[in-house]
Amino acid sequence: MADQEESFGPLHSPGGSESRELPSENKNEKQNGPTTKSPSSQTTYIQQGMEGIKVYLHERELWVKFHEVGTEMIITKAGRRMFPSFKVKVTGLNPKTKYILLMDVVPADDHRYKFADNKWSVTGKAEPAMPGRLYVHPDSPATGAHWMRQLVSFQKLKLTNNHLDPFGHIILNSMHKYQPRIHIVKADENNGFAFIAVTSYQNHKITQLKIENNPFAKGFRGSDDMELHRMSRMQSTKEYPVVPRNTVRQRVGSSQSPFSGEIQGLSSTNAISSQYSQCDSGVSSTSQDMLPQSGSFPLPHEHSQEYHCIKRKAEDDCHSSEHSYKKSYLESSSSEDDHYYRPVGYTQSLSLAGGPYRSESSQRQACMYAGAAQGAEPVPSLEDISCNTWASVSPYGSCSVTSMQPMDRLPYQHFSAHFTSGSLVSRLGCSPGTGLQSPTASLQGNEYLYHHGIPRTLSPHQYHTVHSVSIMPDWNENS
DNA sequence: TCTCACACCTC
DNA sequence: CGAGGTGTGAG
Repeated sequence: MADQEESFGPLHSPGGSESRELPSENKNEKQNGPTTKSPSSQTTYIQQGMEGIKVYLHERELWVKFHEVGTEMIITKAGRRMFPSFKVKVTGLNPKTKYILLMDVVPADDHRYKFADNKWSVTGKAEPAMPGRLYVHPDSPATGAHWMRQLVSFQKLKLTNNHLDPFGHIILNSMHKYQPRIHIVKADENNGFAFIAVTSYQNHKITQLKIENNPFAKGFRGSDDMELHRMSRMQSTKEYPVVPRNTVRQRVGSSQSPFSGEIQGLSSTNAISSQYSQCDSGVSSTSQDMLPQSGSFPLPHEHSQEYHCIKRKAEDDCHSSEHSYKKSYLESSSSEDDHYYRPVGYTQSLSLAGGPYRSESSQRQACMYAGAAQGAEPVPSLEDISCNTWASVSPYGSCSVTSMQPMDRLPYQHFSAHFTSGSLVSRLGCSPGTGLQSPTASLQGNEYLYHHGIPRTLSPHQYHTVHSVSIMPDWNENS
């Protein structure tokens, strides 16, 4: 590790950053320290504890070497690992705070490429983006001390071209350009709530709480005893309890559109930008870059995202995972719901990151497919990551740290979570028992990531996914 | 282009 | 050894 210091490219630094359009590479170098601060109005701000976070890409030289030629990554139906693998060194985290590290891969542009005459060129428009999936590092959640102790490796992450992939691998389109990003999410113990899905309430106390607090169950308020008895009777008999039914529909139904109602929302987004280094050191921030665009993208797409988590196994450099089991969760939510829950500020804060290139319809479709594929999966479950803060980093170029505040509403749409390893709850959740993760949080986070993490302006495209071997892109535009 | 079987490696 | 990752070449 130490020896590699030089091979690490700083990914991010605290401080706001100015928005930029240049390739991260160029800009990054220029901006190492905190640069401009973003307007507070932008909601961009540095969250407490996130200011000093820095992420360094391991073996940056190797990435550069590939980058100069036009990096390509094979994608197969079964899933293929990336090489170079993504490994980073993280510093500046609060040793005691828990964080979730995850990675996603977003479209670098909306073009389709071809390799001819020994060079890459645009051939047309990109295929609709796949549902965004997130790869949650197997060690998540873990303390800052844990993450900083050694390199954080994402080498187990796999890329696939199977739109119906049931393994939680990141789905990409061949001959399209993508950019990998790493996100650091500060676990928020306050958002860590878990729940047990049921088709009818098992605990009368819960039924009572629902009636007392859910406005749609007002009709059952009143003389409790009577009501309770009635309720319990109905439940036991499997009848269709009016109240429960609604409730059930909402909650349980969540299997499909999960927590739409329950989730908390994203918060106003706050993003911190950090700096990244593209190839060298600098990193630039993205957050701001992204934020500014607020407004540009009205909305969130409905993509489903997945969290993929693999169980860790000690090995290699760092954290890696091995066995695993996965859970997948798919949700589909109606756009109405989305609307309903979407925080006001949400739209504004969203930005592009991959957004621009995705269409809702396509997203949905993807979701559907995913759902089908996942149907086979054993136990779909939803997990969520509760968090307030995100930091996203991409190898080449950009790193951003964003923070989110808990919201009351939920903001989100569908996401699906895939975990290869233990339950997220334990992993992501902060506190078992009562709190765990609610899908909501994760969702939010995801969206957030998607929108903010990125870089459209930022960085250069990192690589092309190709099915077969090949070649080199013209990185000129970027670098 | 993509898929698949397969030899070769690493762990 | 077996499991699993990788690139290759045939189809």
